[in-house]
Amino acid sequence: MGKGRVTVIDIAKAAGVSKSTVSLVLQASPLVNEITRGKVNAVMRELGYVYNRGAANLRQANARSKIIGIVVNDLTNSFFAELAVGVDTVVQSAGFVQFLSNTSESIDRQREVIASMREHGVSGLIVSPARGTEAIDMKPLVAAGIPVVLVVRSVPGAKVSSLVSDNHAGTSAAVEHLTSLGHRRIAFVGGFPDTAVFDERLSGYREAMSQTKEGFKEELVISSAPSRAGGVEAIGQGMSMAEQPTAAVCFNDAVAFGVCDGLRARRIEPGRDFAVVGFDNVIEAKTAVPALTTISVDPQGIGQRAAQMLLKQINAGKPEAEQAVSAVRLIVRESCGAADNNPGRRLA
Amino acid sequence: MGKGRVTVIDIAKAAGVSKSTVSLVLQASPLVNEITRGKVNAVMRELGYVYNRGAANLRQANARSKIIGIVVNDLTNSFFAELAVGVDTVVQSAGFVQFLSNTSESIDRQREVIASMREHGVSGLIVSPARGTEAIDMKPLVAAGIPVVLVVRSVPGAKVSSLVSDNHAGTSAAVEHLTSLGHRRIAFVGGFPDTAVFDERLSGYREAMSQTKEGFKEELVISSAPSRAGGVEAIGQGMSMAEQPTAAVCFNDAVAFGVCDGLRARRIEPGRDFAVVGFDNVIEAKTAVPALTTISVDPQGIGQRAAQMLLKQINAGKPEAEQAVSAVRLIVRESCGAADNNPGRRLA
DNA sequence: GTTAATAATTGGAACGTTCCAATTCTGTCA
DNA sequence: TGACAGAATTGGAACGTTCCAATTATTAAC
Repeated sequence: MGKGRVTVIDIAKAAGVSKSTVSLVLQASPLVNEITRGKVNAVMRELGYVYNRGAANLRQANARSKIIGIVVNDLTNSFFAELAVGVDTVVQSAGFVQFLSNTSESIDRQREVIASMREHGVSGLIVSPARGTEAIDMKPLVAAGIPVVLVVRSVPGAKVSSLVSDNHAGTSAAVEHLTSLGHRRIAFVGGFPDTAVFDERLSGYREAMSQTKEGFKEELVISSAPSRAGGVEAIGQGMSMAEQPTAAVCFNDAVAFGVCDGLRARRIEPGRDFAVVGFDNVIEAKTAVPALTTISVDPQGIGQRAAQMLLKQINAGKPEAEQAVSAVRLIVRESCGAADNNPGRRLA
Repeated sequence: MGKGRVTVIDIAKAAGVSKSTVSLVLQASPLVNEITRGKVNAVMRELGYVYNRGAANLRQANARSKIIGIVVNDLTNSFFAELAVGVDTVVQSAGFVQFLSNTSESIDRQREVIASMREHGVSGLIVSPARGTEAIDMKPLVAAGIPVVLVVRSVPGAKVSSLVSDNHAGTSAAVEHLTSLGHRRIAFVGGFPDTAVFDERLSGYREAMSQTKEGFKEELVISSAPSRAGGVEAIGQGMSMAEQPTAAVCFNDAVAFGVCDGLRARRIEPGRDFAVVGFDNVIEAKTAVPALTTISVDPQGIGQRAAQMLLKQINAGKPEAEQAVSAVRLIVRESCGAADNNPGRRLA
């Protein structure tokens, strides 16, 4: 037992059949007699046989392995951990396993990781690309016919599938909610203008604003780093305008927390004197004070859906790129002033 | 280019050498002439060669693959996400990749996942076992000579390595801190008595208490589900005692939050009228109100260390089981009343 | 009892790599 | 020039599986 692994040939010998028959049993082929199947299975259990997928995989050059790769840009962000769980559930029930790797936003690391996954023969890839990923980075993958689903961030020009959350609808809903509370000067705060996600979120804001009496005003868009510090700085800028905003739709939750900090520094209480809406619904949003009104994006759902898209492509022969959008929803909490007794009235 | 993958033989043909030479280049062997090496590398780049680890792996039956598996019981818990990141950093720089799977505390799922990983030929496994895992579940792995490092939870009787955090020292430090603040009736709250982690945390509490003037009192140990709801229930029980406790060391942070909820429901303000200490330092601990005093366990560090232990075993021929303990530290925040101006005095 | 059809089984080749032993090439020295 | 050492290269066998075509066993039909 100790020396050498037990192979299909050992099983064949012990069960008194040929290796071909054992192979058929392994694949649950209907060609093999029930009683033979039983015997073979018994012997396999007895000898502690473990299937060698590497070898199998080598033979069937056409059909690919039962591995899918998932690479994320920041696993410490619980958003991506949830996403990975979503992927895992569907992928696992399809008999696949997942390779997971973290790039920490490094494009070099991302290249290495993807190369390594190819060497291991993944049949498909789910990628949340590191910042700065270009269409050309995806090129070798599509050339090799490996299905790819991009999540969260899309890469303009890449001929692969993508699944991003409905950023446009999210900020749009935020604006509508704020106007329904009586706000008219609503700022869009935070984020770097050169990313696709920023464009989409801004465009939702712009569209909703242009349907208000006030209309869209360029001056109310204040970009900054997409961080807490960025939020502080941006709101400082906003509140120094002649005609101050009374509400802010923020690029993400981190910015929104920064905005709250900045407001307090000016003796303005977020949720009471000023309405703040975030984006992402990070875990702290619920427990922060005031609890943050934000846009929730269901990372686990995205993971599941991305996995389904990927499996579909793997099963279809030719990978057919497909663009999808995942719904978002507004979570109303305290920071917009709507959750208290006298919603928004005094803010207008 | 489209049809069939490019193999070592294609490279050999194109470079005018034999496949053996190409193989040597692949392994960076010093036997091959510099200029040949250059040519071969150039051709590989040109034809877009990707190494087939499956095939390589098949041939070298002795040396194992460059894959390590990591299975966790709850990836949505950010603790484990951090742990996975820690593993990833060290494993990746050693040229390995990681399979990651989530068991959601299901022992069946865990069995499947481990089987699947074996089929893929992992060279080692890092496992945070699902509740109820027994030594026998690890048996086939040690029989096959596959190194395993158990993390977070140990499995009594399993002949594999383990790395757990120093639960004993953690609760012990918590008790000492509370007594230094003047507390004498300190309860131990939450957790199910049948787990190893519970035993360790309780024993740290017991030891520290028995060194106080009061001594250890069985009545002050109140177990419950290790959840927020469990905490609420347990503290209710605690506060209905004739002689009420003035402080609680909780099984984990979730319980601690529940204890705070339960106290407030009784008009007792945690951090001012009663001291609460958690365990784990989950991400919300910092932002909660009051900010939670707790024991921090550095999940990323545990991941790194576990990976190092595993690699050591993989590189050594024979896997030598080794038990290790990871240090913890007390993070003092507001919930124990020590962080305000008049620490603890009024509580005694 | 022969033939045809169907069910079940089988040996060998192939997948892409590495290893081994053997071979060829280069230069050096007597 | 021949012999020899060392450097560089090479052809085949092997790893554990699957696939194909071929074979054998079983049953049905006349």
